[in-house]
Amino acid sequence: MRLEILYYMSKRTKIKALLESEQTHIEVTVKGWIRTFRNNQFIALNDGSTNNNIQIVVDFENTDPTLLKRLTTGAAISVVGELVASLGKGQKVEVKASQIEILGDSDPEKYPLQPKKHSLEFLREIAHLRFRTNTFGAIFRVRNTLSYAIHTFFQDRGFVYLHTPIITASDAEGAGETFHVTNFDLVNPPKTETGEIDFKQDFFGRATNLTVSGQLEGELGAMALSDIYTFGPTFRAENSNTTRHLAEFWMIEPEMAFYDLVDNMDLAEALLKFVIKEALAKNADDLEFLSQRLAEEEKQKPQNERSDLSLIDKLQFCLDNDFQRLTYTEAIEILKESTPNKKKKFQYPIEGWGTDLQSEHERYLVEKHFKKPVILTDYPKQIKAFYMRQNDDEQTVRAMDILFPGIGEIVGGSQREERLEKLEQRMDEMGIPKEELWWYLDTRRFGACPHAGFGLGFERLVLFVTGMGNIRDVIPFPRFPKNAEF
RNA sequence: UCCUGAGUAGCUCAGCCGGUUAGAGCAUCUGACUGUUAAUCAGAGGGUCGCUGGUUCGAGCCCAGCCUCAGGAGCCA
Repeated sequence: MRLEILYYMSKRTKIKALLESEQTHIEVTVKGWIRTFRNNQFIALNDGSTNNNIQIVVDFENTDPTLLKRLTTGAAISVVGELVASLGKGQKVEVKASQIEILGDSDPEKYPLQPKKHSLEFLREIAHLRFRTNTFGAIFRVRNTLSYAIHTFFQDRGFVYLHTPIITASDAEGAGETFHVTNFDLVNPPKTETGEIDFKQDFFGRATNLTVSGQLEGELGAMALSDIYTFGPTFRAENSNTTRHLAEFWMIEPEMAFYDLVDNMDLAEALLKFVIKEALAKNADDLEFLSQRLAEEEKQKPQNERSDLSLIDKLQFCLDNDFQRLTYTEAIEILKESTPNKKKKFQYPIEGWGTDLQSEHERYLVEKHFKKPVILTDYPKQIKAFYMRQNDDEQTVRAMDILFPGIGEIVGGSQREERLEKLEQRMDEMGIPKEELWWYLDTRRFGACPHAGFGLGFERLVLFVTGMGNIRDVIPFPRFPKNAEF
């Protein structure tokens, strides 16, 4: 990157470019927010372009004292000065300021972010300012890389990015509680003669809600475009209070015609590896910082709970190893024979075939037994959704869940049931109203073909790559029960 | 929603068996120092002890209800 060009285009040079500059003794303009002002002489300035700060050297003896007093943590400033090799240790280059302008003051008595350690809980309460910390700066730059990498991955493979609706009328997908969308006066909504709320008079002429999944619409697209993916917000009104659930989250849902379950797994594994690789390549500084942050945090934990791999090693390990693939039935066998099960260490002992695995079981498989990402397939049909393709054993369906260490389920997908009779039979059994999904069933009536897809929880991916522990810290403004501030 | 724990200065926390004027570190302010890396040294200011009610001569501490937060579970991505 040539600094002159950047300077011309934006009237300032971003700190990332300055720190990478091979040239010195050039005049530069740099703008950003003060992190600390040390020794009445050294400003650590950050503009979010990188995790690293640039050091601004102030000639305090020849600077107006009232200006010096306004160089406080959090203030926005513009600096003109010479980029020089640093005289001190700790940085290669620094800017010898010739002109400093305060763009925005920051009252140090009131500004909540002071140069000290703050807890993640506190920062969550000031989510509007937490971008200005090293940790959150790194997280959101990594999030950006992952987001872009997902598009790159699919675009390179000829997938069509399809915008499925945010507002939907079907409440039939069984993916969880929905948020209602209405124009009614909630105090006095129109009623029918029988006293029920009359949705015929509502904006859409029927009851509507925010989407819980774009999959069904995604399948419609795939039945003509071959390969599509969605990447958009998803809403679940579950009263979930955990480190892995949000009421508003982003999900990637590819849907591929002529794919079977193995193709589906191959694609999901390739996608995860690609985006992790991109993050390692493009956010080395950020991940190094997050890796150290995690190491510090792990020091607080008892020895046996600590991870033996650093964050970066963990990500690299993911790239270097194939995910372990096995069926639900095989997993049950392993769990049955496992030490914690025999020693009755599981809160929910493995009793037999047919029930869903508990978190502790998934963790055992991923973190203790295989020690790598695991793909479980062919679950019992009674614990999975109606649209999954039924196996010949009449007991299981072509489902696959990808389980990651520390996160649990990061991907859930399946080969879809393309046979009309089988699908209708399953919908009847599960009480899914066929009339409402007439358009979905039409794809099985006209040119049905084998196809498959999955849903990847974007925040869970960001959680894994950044090594953070709470999903509320990897989305800018988390929505969860009792919280929609900002 | 359930289980467990927590809520005391701007932040992180201590506060004994219920007893006089509620403490520390960091941050902030003032002064000193001036090539510092979360600078350092000295000093100062800063409190509705989550809210409501109760027990008691007396409550930060005990009891009840509520609110909020964290961790775990369920629901799932």
